Amino acid sequence: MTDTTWGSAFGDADNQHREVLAPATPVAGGFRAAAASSTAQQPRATLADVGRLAGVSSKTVSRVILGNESVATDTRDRVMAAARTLRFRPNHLARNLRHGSVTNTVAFVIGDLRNPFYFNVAAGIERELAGHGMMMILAATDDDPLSEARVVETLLKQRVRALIMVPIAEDQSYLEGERQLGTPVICVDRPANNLIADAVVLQNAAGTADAVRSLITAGHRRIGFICSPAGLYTHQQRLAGYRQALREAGITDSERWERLEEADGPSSAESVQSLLAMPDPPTAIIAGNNRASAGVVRALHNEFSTVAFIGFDDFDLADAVGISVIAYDPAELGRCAARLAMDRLEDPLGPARLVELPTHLIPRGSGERTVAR
Amino acid sequence: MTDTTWGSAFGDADNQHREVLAPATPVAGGFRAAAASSTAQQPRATLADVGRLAGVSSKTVSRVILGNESVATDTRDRVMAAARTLRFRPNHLARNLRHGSVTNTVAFVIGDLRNPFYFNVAAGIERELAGHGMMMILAATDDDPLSEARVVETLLKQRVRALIMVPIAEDQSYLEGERQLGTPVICVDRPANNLIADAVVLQNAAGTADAVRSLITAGHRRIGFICSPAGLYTHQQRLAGYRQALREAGITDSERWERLEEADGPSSAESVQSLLAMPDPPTAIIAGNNRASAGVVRALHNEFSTVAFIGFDDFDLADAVGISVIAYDPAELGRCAARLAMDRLEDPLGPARLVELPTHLIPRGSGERTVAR
DNA sequence: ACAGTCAATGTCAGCGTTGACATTTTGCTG
DNA sequence: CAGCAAAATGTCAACGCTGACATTGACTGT
Repeated sequence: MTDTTWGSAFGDADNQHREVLAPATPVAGGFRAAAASSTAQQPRATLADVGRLAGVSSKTVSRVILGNESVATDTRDRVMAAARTLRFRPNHLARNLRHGSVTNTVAFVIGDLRNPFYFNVAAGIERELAGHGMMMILAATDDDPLSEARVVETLLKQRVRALIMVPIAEDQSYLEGERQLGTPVICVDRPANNLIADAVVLQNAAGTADAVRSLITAGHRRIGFICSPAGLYTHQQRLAGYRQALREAGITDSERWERLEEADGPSSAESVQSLLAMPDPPTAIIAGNNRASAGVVRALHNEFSTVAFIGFDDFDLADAVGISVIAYDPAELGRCAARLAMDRLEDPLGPARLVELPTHLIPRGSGERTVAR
Repeated sequence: MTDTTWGSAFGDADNQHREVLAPATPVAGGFRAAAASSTAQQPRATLADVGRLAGVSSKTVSRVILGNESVATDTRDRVMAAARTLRFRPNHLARNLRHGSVTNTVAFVIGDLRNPFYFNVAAGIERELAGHGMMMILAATDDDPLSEARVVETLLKQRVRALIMVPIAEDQSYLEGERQLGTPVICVDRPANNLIADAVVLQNAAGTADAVRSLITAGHRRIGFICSPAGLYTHQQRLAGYRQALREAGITDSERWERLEEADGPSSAESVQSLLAMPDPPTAIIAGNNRASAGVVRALHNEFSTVAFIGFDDFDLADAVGISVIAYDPAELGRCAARLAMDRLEDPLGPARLVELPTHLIPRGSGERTVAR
């Protein structure tokens, strides 16, 4: 769901929804089925409330709830019954405050929520954290570098236990103080700027170089590289890998084949056109990210069988339509980041770590075409 | 990224990552560049700490931080300077506790995090909440009905302000108490069972019926329906829409064309084979969800141009490969859910609401083929 | 010059919980 | 049955913050 789907398709007047009152569904336990059944809300029960009902002090109730101190069996039963009656639920805010304001939530700050890549990373983080009894709070900066610090600030006020982020601002030095206060800061996909922090990134250069080498092995010498937007750390790394592999093969005039797009520049589809319109057009194309891949696939459409193609980033149904990609496991990126966060909590003073995750060239047809004759 | 991508591709030994110590990056502001620079962590500053440094009481500091009571200008300046010096950050745990334990976090509980559909819903929720100054905490039940209540319980202890969930357990009546305590409960994609709660769902039946009708208009009479897994509320609704539209057209023997798969049954690809192997094979196929779509696309592969196809749920590059779909905006589902939650906070006693979002038939080629002759 | 006004600041309690410590009750030994 | 350890339960304060209320002192008008 790169730029293909929403936004234009559903405008304005088109999008009226239908609203009805919920039908009277059968309700278990004999509650009234009337829609607005509850009368004035009773306040939440506290330890003291439960204690009063059970005829003990709040401290004894606390003991029962925590469950690791000795309480007489019948007292425990009475307390538990009272707690159930009052629907008691311990207040974690109070508990956390008492315990030095440490929560069990970790924040993950993303730029653009619509990018499926980050969501898979988030999924990985969530899974790993769940194994540590932690929860994830997800926040977006909407790709606005200025809002990064603001969003992060809000999260830190909530006393998140750790901060995992995809840095998008030019500078993360504002986090230095927080790091010194013991909050782990982990960067994903790209390292932080002006801040010592743990990070997980991909082997961008190596992955791209692998793909280029495989094309060279298949006989290609004129290999295009399309990337949009250029400039990001990841894309620079990938471009470097591309150049490196070509250089190794003695191809030094590759810059003619590079199409590095800016936000306001030509689209990937246009870049493909311009490549194919060259007097000596490339026989193979590499896309530096999924956005570029989408453009290439769309532009090649008909000529698809004549040009070899490999894209960085996997996507839905890429296997069904036979597109070779440089893939990796985004969820592993997340799991790894979460693990770094947990490690950092254990050892706040250890040296910063940078983890590089491997990529995998997945052959599916489009990248295995030998050079067109 | 349905079932195409991970899991098998990256096993075990394959997945070693490379780890290095972070290189010494330049650090702004003259902090030491040594990796483990900070010495024993100083504790976090409190209002009282700031007050002591500024020579005022903690209350005055509070006033400055909150900013809505009158404080002398020079006092304010002194306090702000002190706060900056001590890196003071207000403790929201304490603040929220003081204010009756209401937080500004809303929980979104999903079954399977890897499903991109839910992530887009989550994105919508996050966006809408951000506009209300709220944050989203994301939790997964891993599609395990038993863990639903446990996960929800954990979230409620954190005093989330509202609960948005995709119900997966058979019964949500355990939330009745919480609802009465004033926590909005909003269901997404399907209504709750045994609980009166607001909900946002799709117009599943109407959307599927539209697609069927468009096929009938194009001359098709034998139309297959594939869905995996069957049984879910959404899928039943879609099946009902399929049957309804056929019935309207006087086609009553449609059950032969239905392939409703169970988790352990035949795959969508196999279902397609079995449909095509019939003596009078369908000339068009409808897939009830994206998983089925992927199977169909994979199975049709070669025969693709001979059979008309429409899938429920859009996916990456569906436009690039020309597949017609019944689409909708998952983010709108999320935004709508978040809005319902906000409304419910304002009016806890109003009647429960059910919102049905429209779907849209997007013609891209595969669904517009007239009947094969 | 003096009561009256008001801005600026302070004191205190309590949100719900749990550690540290104190007290009461129970069970057991000699 | 006194004597004492152990188990069961209670009291209290504090986590960090802010609303209700109190106090201070500068300034007004007469």
